[in-house]
Amino acid sequence: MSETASRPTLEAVAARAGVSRATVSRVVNGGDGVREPLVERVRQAVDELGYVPNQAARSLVTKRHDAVAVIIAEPETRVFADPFFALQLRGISKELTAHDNQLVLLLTEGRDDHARVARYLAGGHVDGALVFSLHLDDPLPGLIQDVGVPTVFGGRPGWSDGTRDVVYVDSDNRGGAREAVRLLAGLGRSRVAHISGPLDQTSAADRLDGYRQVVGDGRLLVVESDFTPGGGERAMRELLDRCPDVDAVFAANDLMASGVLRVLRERGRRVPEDVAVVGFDDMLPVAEQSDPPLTTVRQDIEEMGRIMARLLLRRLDRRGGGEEPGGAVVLPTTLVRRASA
Amino acid sequence: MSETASRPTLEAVAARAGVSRATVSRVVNGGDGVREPLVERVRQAVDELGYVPNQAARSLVTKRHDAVAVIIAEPETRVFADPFFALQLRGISKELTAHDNQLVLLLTEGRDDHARVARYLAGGHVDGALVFSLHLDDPLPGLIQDVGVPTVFGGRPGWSDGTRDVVYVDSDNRGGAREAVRLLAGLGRSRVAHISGPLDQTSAADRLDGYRQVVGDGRLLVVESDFTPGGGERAMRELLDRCPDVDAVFAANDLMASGVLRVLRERGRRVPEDVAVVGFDDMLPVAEQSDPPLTTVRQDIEEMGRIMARLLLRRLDRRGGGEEPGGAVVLPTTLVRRASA
DNA sequence: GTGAAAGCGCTAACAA
DNA sequence: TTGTTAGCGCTTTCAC
Repeated sequence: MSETASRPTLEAVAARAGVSRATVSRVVNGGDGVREPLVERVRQAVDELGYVPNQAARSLVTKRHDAVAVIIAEPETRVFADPFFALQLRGISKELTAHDNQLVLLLTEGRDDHARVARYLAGGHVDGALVFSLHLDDPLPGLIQDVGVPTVFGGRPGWSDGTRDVVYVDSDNRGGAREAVRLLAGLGRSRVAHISGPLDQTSAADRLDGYRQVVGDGRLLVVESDFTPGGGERAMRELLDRCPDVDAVFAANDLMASGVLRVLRERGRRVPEDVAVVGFDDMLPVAEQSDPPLTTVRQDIEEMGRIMARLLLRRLDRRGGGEEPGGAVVLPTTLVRRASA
Repeated sequence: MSETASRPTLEAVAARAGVSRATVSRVVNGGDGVREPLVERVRQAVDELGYVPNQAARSLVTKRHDAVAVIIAEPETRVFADPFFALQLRGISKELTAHDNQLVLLLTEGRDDHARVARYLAGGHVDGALVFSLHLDDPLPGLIQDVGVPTVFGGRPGWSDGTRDVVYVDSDNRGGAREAVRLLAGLGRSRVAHISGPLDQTSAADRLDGYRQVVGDGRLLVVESDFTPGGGERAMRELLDRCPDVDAVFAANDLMASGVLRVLRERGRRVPEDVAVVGFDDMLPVAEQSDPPLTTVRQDIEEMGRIMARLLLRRLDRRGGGEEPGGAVVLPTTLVRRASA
């Protein structure tokens, strides 16, 4: 509509306020070192003209963009379709917004997109990146690290074994899993099985780890599955066949737990009387609506997002200031008791 | 890491290739009108130096940003947490990526954010906007329209009654609803009820409309609900109390339909023998996993996103070319037969 | 405390 | 076809 009438520039504001461009610039950027009456005059001119700074011009000289890329590698469709990323994005968005940063979303669909993402980051469009690396063998995190853009990872990257100084935020998957299994053990269950997610994802591997830490070596009972309800069903059937006296199941997420519940009902086993079930995530629509409602390990997804953003912004602020912190933030999980265990 | 060694500029590439900056610029932007050997030399210099154009500098002169804002108004938490937006975002992302455009995500949490969004758009950071307006009385769409940024809406905006020339993409909610209800009628059901979503959302209103078009005026049986499983349960209970001989239910989405199924089971009604149930969305994790699996109306969410982006990009290309198309694209829905009807 | 002037890296007339 | 030149709108020394 008003595309033709191009927007007012600093120049225009300066003219209107009867000052120099430099002064307007100072006022617009906080007003330090400008005398009050002038500040006022400039502010008024800005308002009257509806002046908004041109970010491109500003970036050209400051080399800052006040923008952060969020990169989500999405090998599988379902990963993105679950509420997980939505919540995380929300946390990130809130934090970035509060600090006047923009969120540039980059979704990748596989190797073809890697080059594109690397090029984008190398292009210096953004000041930093928030990256979700789901799989152990994903080359993307490495690529990004190489570009040299300040980065914070969501979830422990598979290769983050102390060597490189990665910064990441993760839930306490091990601790949560331990808590879940301990609850089951405390309930007097003696055959506690675990249905894990794909073990090439660190979250799945870490939960399995937590299970192992509690269950004695001789009593390990594990089926690897895929984080889907259908996968949970298949795993539960296998479990029942392999070990009919199983009396407790810790599923690595709520979706699989819902499949477990279904199979148990179909096989006539009562929950929790015959078999106690615990999930992971506390994904409300699933956990609360299942029958019976699911006892599960809650992780605060939105908070994870918020903290990732906060960490990154802090790094960006410190830029040039030397000290690069590095290291991980691991958020606590909480056990939510419902009817299934 | 390599933050200190600032990236090579056009100048550097020109020097290395022994040509002028203008020539490099031409090559970088497609290479039209530059003789082959020169093109080759420039390309090589670009590669050797790892040159990537500075987008800020480019935008400053072209006034294009190759970036599009996606604005999601999110009054309710659950709206964003369902897979809907994730899928839509994916469609949008794919299309934008294919045309070298960036996706800037703006999540709003209420009135406070409106000003911020308006300012951002007015700031000319992006070439256009994709907006999801969920509620009839949402002031955001109007604000955005006023800013004068080319915009495409996702879902029919509540105020789009022919007057303003809005562009939007929507599913054929009315048609899909009609098809659902016709199926039920064709099955010989005589008391077909409808559980609607919040009627201040056009999708809910349009589905109700479709139901109305098929069911005779005297036989209308409607309960307004909220698109959640719990809401579906409450609505179904009310329906059963109000009209015990109800023999079919068309729920405005799958989530509510899952609640309906639960209540029916609890009340000892068989599905579909006693009561047939049809949902809307074909949200796989819900529709396929419910018991019995849900007959539902499928809408292609990802495709909606893709088309929104395509429409916007087309408008942007045509900019200055005069003709502003305007108008709506309504995508067909398909009935997916499963066991519940 | 304020203004003048020099670019930031690029594109787009215009000349050659 | 290629090069020269003039900005795009802003920040930031550096004088005053």
